[in-house]
Amino acid sequence: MADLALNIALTVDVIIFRLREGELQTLLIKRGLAPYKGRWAIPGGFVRPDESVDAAARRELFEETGLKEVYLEQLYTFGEPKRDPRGRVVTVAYFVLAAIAQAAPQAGDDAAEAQWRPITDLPPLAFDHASILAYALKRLRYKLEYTAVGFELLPEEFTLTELQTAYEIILGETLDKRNFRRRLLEADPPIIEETGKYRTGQVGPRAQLYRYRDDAVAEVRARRLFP
Amino acid sequence: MADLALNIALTVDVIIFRLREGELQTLLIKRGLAPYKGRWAIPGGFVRPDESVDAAARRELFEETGLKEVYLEQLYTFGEPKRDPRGRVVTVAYFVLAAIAQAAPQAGDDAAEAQWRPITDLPPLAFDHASILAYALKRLRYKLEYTAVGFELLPEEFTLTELQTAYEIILGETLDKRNFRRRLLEADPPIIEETGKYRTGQVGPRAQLYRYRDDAVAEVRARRLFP
DNA sequence: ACAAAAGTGTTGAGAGTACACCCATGC
DNA sequence: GCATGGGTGTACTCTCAACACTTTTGT
Repeated sequence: MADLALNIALTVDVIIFRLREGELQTLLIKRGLAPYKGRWAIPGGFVRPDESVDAAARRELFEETGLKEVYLEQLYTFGEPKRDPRGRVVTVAYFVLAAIAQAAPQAGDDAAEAQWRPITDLPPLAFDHASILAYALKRLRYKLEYTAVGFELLPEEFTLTELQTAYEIILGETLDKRNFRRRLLEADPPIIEETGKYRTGQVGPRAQLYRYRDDAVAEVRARRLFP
Repeated sequence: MADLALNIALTVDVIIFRLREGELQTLLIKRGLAPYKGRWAIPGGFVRPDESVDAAARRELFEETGLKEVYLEQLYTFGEPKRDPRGRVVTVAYFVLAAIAQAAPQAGDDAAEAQWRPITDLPPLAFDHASILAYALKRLRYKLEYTAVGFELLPEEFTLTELQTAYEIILGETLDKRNFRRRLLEADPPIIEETGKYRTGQVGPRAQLYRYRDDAVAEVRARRLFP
């Protein structure tokens, strides 16, 4: 058995999304070593023999960003033989949603250099990372439409306008304010609840703050193909 | 890099579903070697250094069943350190839908013994295969509700009653005949088309045969969480 | 003749979508 | 006082879901 495994290395790659400055951003690191030295890449690293693959993803995330309590989901395993010029490397990709409040301003010191980039303006990436990132983005948009993962990108307390804006940024389309609010406030079972607090300071009336309910059912029943 | 990889082996496990005898069945093989010697398991094997992970899954499928042209989809990667008592083995699980016509009556000669089992009556399984199978079944049901993968389990030409029965078996609920047919026949863009042929021989009127359109959009737009 | 399966429409309820104005507050 | 943003209701359309009978054919 051991000799069959000898030539395959296992890594994790962690695509980290956050909302900032009105755009959806992802963290990239500049590679300090060959191959692709100096190219931007998705943060990641080797899975250690004694840790689960999920744990490896969380460890890499923490090392790169200091983030711990986040939404993390396994995305896909990429296993083409030639995807890494060094040899046979199979990677398990994950994606992470970092809330605005958590999102570390700077990356950790593991990487030579790190940068948050808007997903609309990405540099050339190392390995097959461009297609991995494209896949992650597709999945994020998809999930956002029929589950409540969007809340993971917001601080614990948020106004309805902030929530709507987050959805609009990610989906790339505008939504109707009244319909949006009605759907959210009249959902049964409820999805969000009032905190009783208000956001003030901005121009205009104060805005009610809400929080996501822990017991919320985070999924809409999909429209079925057949009745 | 090599030493980090040394102790991790990579396998594929392939959950194969088919419809037969009015039930949803999956193929299990009896293990000839320790560990779990004599226990039933999901078919699978090691990924070779020169093949992609997808290719390994297709190769294992072919070796176990002789099947080639099937619907194959990557399911999830299971990477707990202790899931295999021999050492560190990470497995990439796939699921396959075998059409009625294709489904090999017997498994290949790679395994000591193989058996199609209804998913409602499974024996104890080796490793963490019970939970992998449960996950595969959940995903199959889920996909079936909002995509057209169900056609992959049927022969190329089928009657609407056969299609409806297939859905009822997998979902475990009965569907309304008129609503089912209307949705399917009036879908725009169309999903199926008439072959012009009929199924005869059974008691009752002859039944129109249909085929799945290659250009069909296999997905319903999910009901969105927000308008 | 009888049992089994194929095929075919209508209606009522609920969800989805489009749309515009007033008021509070900071500057 | 004016620009910005918060908050609110209604009417129309469309999709969904429930429901029963007639006809054909094999035995």
